[in-house]
Amino acid sequence: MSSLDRDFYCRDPALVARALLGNTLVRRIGSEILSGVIVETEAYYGSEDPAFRAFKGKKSYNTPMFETPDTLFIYMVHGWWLLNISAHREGEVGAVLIRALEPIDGVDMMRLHRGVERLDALTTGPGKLTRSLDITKKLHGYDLVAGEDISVIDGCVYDFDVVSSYRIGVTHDLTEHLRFYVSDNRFVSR
DNA sequence: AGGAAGATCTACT
DNA sequence: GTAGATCTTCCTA
Repeated sequence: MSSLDRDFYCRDPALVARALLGNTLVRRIGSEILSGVIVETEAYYGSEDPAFRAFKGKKSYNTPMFETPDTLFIYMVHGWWLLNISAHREGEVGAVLIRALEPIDGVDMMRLHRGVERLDALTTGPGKLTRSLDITKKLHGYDLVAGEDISVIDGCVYDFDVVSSYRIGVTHDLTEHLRFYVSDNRFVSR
């Protein structure tokens, strides 16, 4: 069990999105540990991707996308924070959106943050999981590899099949399948 | 000050 | 399952 290293994120965003499935996202809040297995992701590209926040070029709010892979890129949509990890080859631009988790540790803490009881309402969507894990703008630009507050731990807990599809909720999608999720997992959104 | 955003919840057919 | 209202901050004017 070790953190994924920087090289892991220095690849094509679609490859990183695919490879992140089955690894564990760990959030540390004081002595509390909240964690979950990543079961759904989406890849976003740079200026060629009309759905991506970097589409209009480098802006004050999206600098992590243009800089070192493995830093966090967090933004607000419709009142919810969405968690992205900067991932791209040297000199390129891209990121992976974490869309759903399967809860492991700290479920009661997640319920507290989220304000609901139902297990399948905690982390089954990109906005829900950030609220359950207390992920906000505070962590924008955070270094995931060196970090203490949040990290991704290597290691698959079980075998699974990967399914790909078009992205969700995007008004202008690209032609490729850029959403990836674990087959038959109840925590995948929708 | 106003608008936009990749989501979510609720209330229906 | 789908439609519509509402969600909250940041960006841009």
